[in-house]
Amino acid sequence: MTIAEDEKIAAEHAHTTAWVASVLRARIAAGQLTPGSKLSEQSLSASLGVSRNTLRQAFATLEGESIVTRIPNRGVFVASPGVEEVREIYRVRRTIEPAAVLWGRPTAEALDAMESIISRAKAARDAGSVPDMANANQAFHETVVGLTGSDSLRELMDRVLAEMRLVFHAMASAPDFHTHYVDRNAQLVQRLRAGENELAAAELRAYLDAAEAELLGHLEGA
Amino acid sequence: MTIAEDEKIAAEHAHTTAWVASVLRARIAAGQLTPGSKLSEQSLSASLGVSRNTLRQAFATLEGESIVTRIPNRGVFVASPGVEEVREIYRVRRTIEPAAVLWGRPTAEALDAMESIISRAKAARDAGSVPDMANANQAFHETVVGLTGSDSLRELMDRVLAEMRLVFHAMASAPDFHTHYVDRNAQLVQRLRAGENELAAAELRAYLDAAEAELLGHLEGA
DNA sequence: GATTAGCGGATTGTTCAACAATATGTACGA
DNA sequence: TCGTACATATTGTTGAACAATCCGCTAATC
Repeated sequence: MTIAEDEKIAAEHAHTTAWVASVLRARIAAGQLTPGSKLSEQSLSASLGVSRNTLRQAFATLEGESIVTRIPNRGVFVASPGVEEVREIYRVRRTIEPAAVLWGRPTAEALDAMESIISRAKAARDAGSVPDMANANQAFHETVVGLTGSDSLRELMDRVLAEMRLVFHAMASAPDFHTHYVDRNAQLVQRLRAGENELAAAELRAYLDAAEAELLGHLEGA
Repeated sequence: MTIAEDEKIAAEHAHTTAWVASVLRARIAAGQLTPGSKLSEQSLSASLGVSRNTLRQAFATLEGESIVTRIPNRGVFVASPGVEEVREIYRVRRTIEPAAVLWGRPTAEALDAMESIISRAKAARDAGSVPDMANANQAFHETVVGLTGSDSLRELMDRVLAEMRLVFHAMASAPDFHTHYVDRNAQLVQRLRAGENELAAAELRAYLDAAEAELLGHLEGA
């Protein structure tokens, strides 16, 4: 009966809880579930064809990823990041991204991967595809953090970037935020290839400052 | 009947799930539940006086904090960090701690707090109290990361330090690991007071390298 | 005698139905 | 119009049940 039924059958016995969490994660990332909207246990468990209990457990997972917010006795809601959350996002990014650039290991593979991502970003920019640019930008900065070699930091960056997507979804008008930054990313790789890590880190910090300011400007303006 | 019954009554209606998670967190931190030991749903739910379902949800929380590991159809176990986990811990620390020192805001309050913590550490060292030294060391490095002003990074550092405690609990013989580092912490604060942030960051990285090497040596030796 | 196959018991994964506790919404009265 | 009391809906928690999976043991085979 339910739309998700078929997908479920395909992934059956692959741990329902994880499956539910991934479905919700995907729907939220796709903007199908908009920030601030309530996730009713009753309707969701019915529409997904799982019990309230397992849905609840999936909620616990997503809450741990701060994709979703639980208000006791009120329910869980899609996280809706505001000004303060954006500031926190950039506090994190301004700390770990320059650190990764400064002290990480820019292996040949990593640099190649970054350049390949930049190519995709440029293609997306020329094609005018905002979502592709957003994806490329996300992949790029994840690769940057990957220079540390740490999975925990990559996961944290993942969460932060997921929250960024929510910020964009929460904005009524989504301007071409990423257009300006494609070239900055390219420059960053150039610096790294030249071994100018300190300069790269400094420029990245300035870059993040500018991005935060621009984003905050859009948020205040709305 | 159960030991935890009384505590539960005191905290009743304060959200059972969170209470269970905090109890388990505390018991693990205290070394009462040793790394690698299995957490049986049946016995635990019985001894804590909660249903298997809520215990399960608490498990989901702790799993998100990577305090506990779940093996499908086998159960959940207290995380038992080994060599690779220690390496990962120090990858994280070597990234965010020097970054906090280099780019964070060493406010007067933060520096005072750090010095107060160092006093406690020295007192503990003179008294020969290893656990107090460990606690002080933990508090110190948490304050360091606090210089970033980011709660997410503080939480990540929290998780990492909790994992460090598990490492110590997993070691058969716990040597006075922290003794050597009290003075290093003090020196770090001096550097910060003098505004020598770059030097402080470099020394901190060397410090962390040495600590990792020493810890790995003890692990391999065992 | 060693190895593998199959069996039984125990534990986890998931569901269902119920009840208590809390929040929301509405009608009523001052 | 404002505040209060009640009715309703939703969440929080429980207990029991069943399927699926894993573990240890016995037994059959080579």
